[in-house]
Amino acid sequence: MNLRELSDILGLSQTTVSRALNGFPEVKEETRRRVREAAEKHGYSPDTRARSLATGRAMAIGHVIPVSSQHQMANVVFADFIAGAGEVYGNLGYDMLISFVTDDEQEQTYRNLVRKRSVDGVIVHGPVRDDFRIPLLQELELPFLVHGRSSDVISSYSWLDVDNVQALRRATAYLIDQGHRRIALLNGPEHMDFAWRRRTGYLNALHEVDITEDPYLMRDGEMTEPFGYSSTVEMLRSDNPPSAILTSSIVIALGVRRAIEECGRTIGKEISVICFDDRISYLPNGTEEPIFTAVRSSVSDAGKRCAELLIEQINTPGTPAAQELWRADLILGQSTGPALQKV
Amino acid sequence: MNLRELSDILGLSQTTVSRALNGFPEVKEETRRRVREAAEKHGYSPDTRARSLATGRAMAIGHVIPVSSQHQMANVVFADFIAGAGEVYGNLGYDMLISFVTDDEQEQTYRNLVRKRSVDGVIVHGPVRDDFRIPLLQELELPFLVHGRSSDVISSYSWLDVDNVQALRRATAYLIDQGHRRIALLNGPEHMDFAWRRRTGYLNALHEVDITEDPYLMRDGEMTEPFGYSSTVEMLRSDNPPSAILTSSIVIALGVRRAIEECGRTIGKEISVICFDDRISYLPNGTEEPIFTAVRSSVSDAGKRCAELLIEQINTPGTPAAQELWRADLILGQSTGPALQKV
DNA sequence: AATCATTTCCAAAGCGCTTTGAATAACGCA
DNA sequence: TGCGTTATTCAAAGCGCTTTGGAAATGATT
Repeated sequence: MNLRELSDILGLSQTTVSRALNGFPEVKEETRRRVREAAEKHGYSPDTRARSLATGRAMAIGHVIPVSSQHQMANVVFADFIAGAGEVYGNLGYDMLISFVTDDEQEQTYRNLVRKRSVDGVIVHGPVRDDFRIPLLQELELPFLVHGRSSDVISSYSWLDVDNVQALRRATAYLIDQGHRRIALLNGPEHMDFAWRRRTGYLNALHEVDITEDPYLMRDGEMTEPFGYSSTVEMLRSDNPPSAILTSSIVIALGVRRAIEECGRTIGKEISVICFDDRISYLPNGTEEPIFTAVRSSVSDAGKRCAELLIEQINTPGTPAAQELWRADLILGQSTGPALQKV
Repeated sequence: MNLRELSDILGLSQTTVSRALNGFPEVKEETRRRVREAAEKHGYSPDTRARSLATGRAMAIGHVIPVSSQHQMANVVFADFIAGAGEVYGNLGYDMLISFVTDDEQEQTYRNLVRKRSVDGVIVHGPVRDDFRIPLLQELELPFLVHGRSSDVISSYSWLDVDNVQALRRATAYLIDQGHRRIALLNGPEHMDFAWRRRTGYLNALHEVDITEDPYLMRDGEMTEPFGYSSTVEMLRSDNPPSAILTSSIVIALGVRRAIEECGRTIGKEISVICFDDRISYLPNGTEEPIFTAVRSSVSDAGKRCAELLIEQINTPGTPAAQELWRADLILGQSTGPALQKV
């Protein structure tokens, strides 16, 4: 069933039928009702491609996911983020277009998205510190919104980020308040912007109380369980182990826990742990009481909001860049306690 | 830059330019070269929508993800599956269209996909036992491929599945060989087809050696860490605890491990654990030696293969339904050992 | 009844591509 | 030179929609 067939059935022109369905005012209410009913009855919906060819709008948002080191962004948070964004797209009539590409294909992918006019805008995932995608997308004049930020980019662009500096500063300061002095950081890859900021927050807190950081306790890597495990085992076996560990992901924290228990220590007693909790749906941080003390911010909510902001921007060109900085909450769980006195 | 502009520059007709670019034989090689170079130079790619309006092919595959209980399918395996599929789509020039919808919107979403001609086919995720989507898609005549199977559907359709019966039978039999008699199963939701089959495999193995199942030891639920934890705690505290536990996901196994350690038992000694390992990128089952003994099958590979099969089917209509049953390997890790003798 | 403003509807153009059917150019051979 | 082939190229139609500019019908006003 296409528009012509439907208008033939109704004895109306395609113009009128189209306007009726798209809510234009210059069509009689009763006609509109008739048209709507007929469309429903015959199962008519406009062909996406014909429509967007005519309107010039793709009604689709792109997500380009780099799959460089195989598990950089096909990430633990990825699914929840796009589930959040997808909800908004669905409500607003947008499609979600996802491309997984290797690092070297990335630029070409964005250029193609523009040339082929497949999308009206894109969400940029996992920004690194001086991210080439931001100037690229500006040059291409493709509307975009960054989930996160890119430190060294100075031009104005739209982003939504968690205040990672504040979050880690807060978490670290809490541990210091509890008497900890040797605090380790198991971070995500520090060429990523978020990880860099977290490190900064961590260092800020240490320096505020005149603790000099120990490079041995600062590690970054893929955010996997084994990374947390092996790092922790190594540190605990050293001469001067940490009494507390911060992790950039709940997945890392799971590995930390395994290591701690395997080494015969008790989490929350001998060793305190705080993780960054993205509220991943299938890895909830406990049900009632949190397992891990954590700084927490929902990545699914971030996905929703990113989608909203981007679409807003697409619909009202010329608005200033949207920039939102979210605070992460510190929530207390069972994984932290006061530092034991040195014997 | 569009086709007309490009052909104007070249002094050729749109027809010739189009044919040159699309590799038709009736264009001189030298002309083709000229055209290609000009296209490259001026950054021309055909507009996706115009092209697919003309060809009648969307060059896109749909994935409709139900988000019913909020974390049913925005699942732990989801990201890896679509990353695998996405790789194939990219290579073959297809786009990936994802819709997250609530349960009650599902049927309408599929109907709209057809009416609006947005996709050439769909992958069906997370089939339940008597899945309504299969007859629906058959009625709509939209090509589809099911990741998994639907037990009670008898008509022929395309699917790719892991042999879940065999996998759990094998895992259970292994535990029995090790002397275990009280073996628990922490399964996924058993209205899902895969979970049902796993249960069947588990029961088969028990019955083969005349063990009667104990409903107390058979649990199903959301595949989360807390589910594994709370189920295990409860069972271990009972009068007659299991000596081995099977889980349908590595995520559940993480909770099981936490519970076991919290109860002061040792995994692989007092309690053996085997999980189903989907080879999730950010939750690898150890690096060298596997942490958990597991039945293993890569969900990312499954994504790839599903994409290939579906596109094949789209390109050659009238072929018989593709059906592939993959065997899961049993790999030995540190989480299993012989049953301790009863004292 | 005549005039004008509104309301309601429509024909046709255009979005950018592919593809059909036909025209032209190039070539070999009598 | 002239004719039939074959190799190249092209004009135009069509994919299904939106939208411009205008026509017809209706209603209000004199």
